[in-house]
Amino acid sequence: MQIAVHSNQSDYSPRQNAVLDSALRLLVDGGEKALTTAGVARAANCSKESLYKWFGDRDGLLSAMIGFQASKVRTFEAHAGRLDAARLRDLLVTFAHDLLDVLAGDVSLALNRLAIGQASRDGSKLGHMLQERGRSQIGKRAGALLEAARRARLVRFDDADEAYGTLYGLIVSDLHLRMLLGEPISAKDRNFDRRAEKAIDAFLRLYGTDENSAAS
Amino acid sequence: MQIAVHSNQSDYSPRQNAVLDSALRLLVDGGEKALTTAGVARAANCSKESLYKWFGDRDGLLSAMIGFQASKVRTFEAHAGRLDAARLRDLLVTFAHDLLDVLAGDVSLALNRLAIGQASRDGSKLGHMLQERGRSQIGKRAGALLEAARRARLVRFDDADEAYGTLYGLIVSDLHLRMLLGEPISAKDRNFDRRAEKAIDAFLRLYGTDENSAAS
DNA sequence: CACGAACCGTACCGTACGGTACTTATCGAG
DNA sequence: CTCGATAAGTACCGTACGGTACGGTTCGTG
Repeated sequence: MQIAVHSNQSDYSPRQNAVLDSALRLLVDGGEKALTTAGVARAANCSKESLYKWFGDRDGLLSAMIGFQASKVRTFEAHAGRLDAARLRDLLVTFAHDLLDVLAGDVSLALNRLAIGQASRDGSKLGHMLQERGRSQIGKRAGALLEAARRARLVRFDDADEAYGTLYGLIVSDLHLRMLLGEPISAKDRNFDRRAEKAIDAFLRLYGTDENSAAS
Repeated sequence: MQIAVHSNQSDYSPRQNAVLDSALRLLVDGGEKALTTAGVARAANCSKESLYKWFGDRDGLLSAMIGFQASKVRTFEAHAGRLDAARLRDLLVTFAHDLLDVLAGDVSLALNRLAIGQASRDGSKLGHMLQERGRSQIGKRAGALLEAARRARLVRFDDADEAYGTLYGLIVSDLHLRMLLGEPISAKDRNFDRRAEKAIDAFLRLYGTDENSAAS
């Protein structure tokens, strides 16, 4: 655990990281409109000139913010021991819960809103970054888990991507979109424990090889 | 078919509808940044003063655009005849395909991007409108279908919302989000026929009462 | 024809933002 | 102590946008 993965580490100095932190807070609180260069400079007690020196322009700042946030959300890779049906279920439920926690995080929501808002202008550069550094990372974790489960003959599927897509859909459904749209989420939908278990239950009923793995 | 549902009809004159059409085209082509009042006026050959007289302000224009688009996407309610397993499957597959078509439409994508981008500023007013006039309409159609299927003892579930959530997740997965982010969608993911069938297949395996309904 | 309503085109105003330049202050190296 | 680098703070510039005002034109109505 706590593997020294420097691949997606932030490439900036502590001071610059602090600035990025302020910028993220600003974005979370006020949306993209509040994220002005003057506002960031004021919130971070730095000069606009430094912002431009460090990040080039506003888009550079946005990219740096995404990279910085991605470097903070580290994906745990605790994956030791042999897989049996019960353990697989536990790991999947944990994955589902982690996924929901990440997607529901206010910083994640704010950055996704930002990237979606800019998707039409910048050729979806920010969208690619988010996808590459965010979903794709957590997707690898699920993919590895699913592969291990298949090798252990606990699940059966032909196309790993398709299986992961099903897993994702069962877990998230349209909750992410509704959160992105700012809809108030009901208490029931906020119950990630139950949601994760329900989703994994359904997933194992679809893909599990052993009826025990789907027993409630 | 073609029922005269005036409930979600557009409340504007033909001329104003034409203006809204131009505005939607502008939004689709250039994103929110391109949707300036001057730009809309120029594209629609009308004056800015008329825009403000008709729609109040920029937000009023955005709301009107959403209402206008919702009034165009009419949900077919062809639901006659008795349900059997095969017909239910057909109807569900059709629903899934329609849902994917709607979500993948460029106008829908542009409006969703717009609403998501404004979610932090305006108290998600636009998000609510989209949700109310869009998803909730198509959700009713699916809900009615699922209820009918349950009465016909073709499917079994306790919570209709939960069943619909599962159905939605199986159909859409994260495809909508990826499209919103501007990610290029692979040819495989664009194969809505196959995707719809796979999703309904899985759904019926989860909720169907008869094994025949899940037979491939 | 005369009148008024609706509306187009354009000019205009205030403001806010991205980006740049300049001045001042801190601080480590020689 | 001096020098140079880094960066804060501020003032500034150009532009673009939301919103308003006004002159001119069309068109329906009496």
